[in-house]
Amino acid sequence: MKEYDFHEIEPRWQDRWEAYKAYGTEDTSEKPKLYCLDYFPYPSGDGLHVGHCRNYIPTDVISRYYRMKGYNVLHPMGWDAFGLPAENEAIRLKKNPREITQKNTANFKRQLKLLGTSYDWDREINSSEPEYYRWTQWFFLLLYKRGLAYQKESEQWWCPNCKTVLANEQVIEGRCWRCGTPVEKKKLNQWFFKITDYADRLADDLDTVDWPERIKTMQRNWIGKSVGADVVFELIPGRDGSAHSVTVFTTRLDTIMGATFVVLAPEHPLVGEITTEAQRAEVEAYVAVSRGKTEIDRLSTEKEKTGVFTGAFAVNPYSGEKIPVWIADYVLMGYGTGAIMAVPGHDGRDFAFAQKYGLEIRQVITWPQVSYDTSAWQDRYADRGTLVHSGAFDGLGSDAAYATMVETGKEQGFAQPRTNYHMRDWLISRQRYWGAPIPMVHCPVCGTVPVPDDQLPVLLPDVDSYEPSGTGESPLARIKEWVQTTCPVCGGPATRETDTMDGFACSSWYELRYTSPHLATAPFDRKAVDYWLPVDLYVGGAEHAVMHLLYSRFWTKVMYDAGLIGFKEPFARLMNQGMLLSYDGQKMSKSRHNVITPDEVVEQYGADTLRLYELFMAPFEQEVSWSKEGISGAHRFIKRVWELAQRTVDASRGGLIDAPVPKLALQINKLVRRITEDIERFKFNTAVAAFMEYFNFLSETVRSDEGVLSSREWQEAMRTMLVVLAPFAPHITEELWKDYGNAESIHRQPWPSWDESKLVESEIEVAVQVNGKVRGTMLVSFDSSDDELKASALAQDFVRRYTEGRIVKRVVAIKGKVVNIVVQ
RNA sequence: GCCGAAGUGGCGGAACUGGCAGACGCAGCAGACUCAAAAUCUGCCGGGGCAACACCCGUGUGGGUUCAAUUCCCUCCUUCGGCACCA
Repeated sequence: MKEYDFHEIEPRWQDRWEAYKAYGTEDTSEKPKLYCLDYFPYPSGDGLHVGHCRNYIPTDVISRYYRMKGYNVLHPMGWDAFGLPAENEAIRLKKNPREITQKNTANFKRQLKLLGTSYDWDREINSSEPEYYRWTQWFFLLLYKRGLAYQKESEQWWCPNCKTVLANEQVIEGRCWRCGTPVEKKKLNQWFFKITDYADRLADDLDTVDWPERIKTMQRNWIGKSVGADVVFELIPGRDGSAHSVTVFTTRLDTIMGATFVVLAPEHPLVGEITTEAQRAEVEAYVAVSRGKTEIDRLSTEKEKTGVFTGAFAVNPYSGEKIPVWIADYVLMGYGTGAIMAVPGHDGRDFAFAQKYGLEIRQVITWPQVSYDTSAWQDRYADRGTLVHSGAFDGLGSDAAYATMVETGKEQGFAQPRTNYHMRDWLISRQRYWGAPIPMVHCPVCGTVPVPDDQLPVLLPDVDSYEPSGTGESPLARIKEWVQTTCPVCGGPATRETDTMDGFACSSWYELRYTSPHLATAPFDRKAVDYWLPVDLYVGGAEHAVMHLLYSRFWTKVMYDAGLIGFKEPFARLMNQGMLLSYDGQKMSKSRHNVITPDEVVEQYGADTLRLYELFMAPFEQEVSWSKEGISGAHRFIKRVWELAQRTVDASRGGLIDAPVPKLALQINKLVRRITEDIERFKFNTAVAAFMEYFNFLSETVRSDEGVLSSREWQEAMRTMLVVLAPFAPHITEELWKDYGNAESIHRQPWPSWDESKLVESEIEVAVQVNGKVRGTMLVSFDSSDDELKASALAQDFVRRYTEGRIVKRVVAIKGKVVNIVVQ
């Protein structure tokens, strides 16, 4: 018998598939289409580990399955190649990041091929190539022209390790999302995308996509819509007679009669102007301390609120009451107006603050059967209720009071309805070299002007040194000959914008590029996009829930508004694979020395075994640990398939016979149905189990009668099994298919259907319960009626034991499942 | 604190829409083959109990609904993930 030599078989078929472009996509087709996409991978120098394969293997199974089902499948791959790690490695090795990136992408591609994946490599893209980033820049200009890109000087998150700013989404618990370094604040002039303009649509359209509820919730929370009002408080003029006012944002205007002080964020621009001389030293010291705190410090001081009185007083526009103005770092400059009216009677944070500093706590809302106690906070004090101590508004409900107050405020010009979002605008500038240059020019005469479309791309200059300065200035700023340019408007001397774009810009439109990856005249071909998009199935880890997935949804909506595309959501269905931990239960990482690479596993067991094992180990979406022993089960199975299939080939040489094989028709039809259903439900683990069960059945059958191997029915069933196994284990099935004498690839075989009539067994086993406890089973005809079931159940010896001398109160029969006898 | 997901053998997990809990695999034990080992094959494999059978217990906890609950409802506990002074 021929040996199972996966070292020889797998590379041979991989080369052949590549040479024959076996998995090419048709540009147009009568077939139904399926766009199956993996997250845009960043080609890191470490290469792939087996955890990454948990993404690529299932999408490959899906793609292969749908091709066999007669779909035109787009299953592409490319590289999100701009980014810090390549740049940092390049600096360390004193090389160009372009070289590093080329080396890394080649390695990724080699590893993906090693797994037997079926990507259409003719559509490979690379976001760091000018043919690609030219269009990323083009989109920047599109946003600019639509008023969605602007420059603003402000305090921003700064990662001192990466030496660049970060967007809000990219700071996780006060640390840089990429390297984990605590972030700092830096005041810089930066480019932003106005994603907040789309906040409502980004929240609402989540209802239209088939995504995990978890991800949708995270996005909704991140967007964080809150409806309220801006209210203007005039300040009592200081000695210099200057007139100031402060605007606060509140969602609880109904509680304004309980506002006993106003709080400004320490960074609030008014702080310096309104602070009285007596308070100045104290206020300045406080501002200095809170500026010096990292975000982590601020979070950790959560329990104890601190603040300082400014000496200034504000006037409640609804009551004319004079209340003190404080500063405190529990008020954030970045949200709302950076100032609040404090209602300690009905807000837990204000309550804690007021208690600490002896400020008045006043009840202005009542609820039936709730007594109010100013010495201890209760969460229900924040509930809506009926107004008291609120003058003319007394007796109104919260909602009615709110509406009346907004009206009054609007008429008199001191209040305005307003909606705020937790989400901030997307900070897009980066002070690093390895990214797409922002295509803008600063002209002393014309101001900041866009580079005309026909002058794109603004090429990233090739230079020797591009180490980040750390000053908040991009390394490109040091390249004088690149910075010096002419103004596209007046032709005079001008300078280029030196910041590059956040890498998330590149991945905000890449799914469109795959439809027409080599088009030189536009970012994508509208016809191709209309045909392929939206992506039918998008698969990746959950870590990009509010970064990439929010950004690309935003760009899609901008494109839709610009009339470039006809859909509003890029990814119709999203699936997150569970994380694969190492054998020690820890995340795989170089520093923990627990990384398992596909290279070593393929060397030891072959790609088909690796694929089967990764699919089998746990449900797709669930986290699971790698098991060094567990993979041997998958390998044993693969070897059993080989052995039995080879024996079947050998048996066919002696001529075939027409003898029926007991239960085979039932089993093979059951197998086809289970595999089909499991793939469509993403239940790869039970699909693999079904193959194993089927093989256990075959082994037993052969053991009892070797003769079945030469029967036509067995031979046919073996072929069908190989066909449905092909998406899971593409190499071994291709090899066996060839050994069966087929010239065409197994991966071009049509997906088999199953015969429902073959799934019916003539005799089935039914459990018999007495008082809900199983006491035995009985064999009955599959079409027995309820009455027949009841009668034969009552006739069983093991039932009589329980019924004798007792009253049978009730008998419940469930066809094909169970009979339950209830006795007294 | 808030939001979300999940708790099933020694381990990974299975169980359609309430109908025989533990499929499939790993590990373990026993046996076959072998001088031996590996590989392979066969059998056993939740706990208690018994000579054996019967039987009892068992899906995080406690309760409920039902002829019947891993599945539905309520309570609590634990773990993981997300957000975290958002006014």
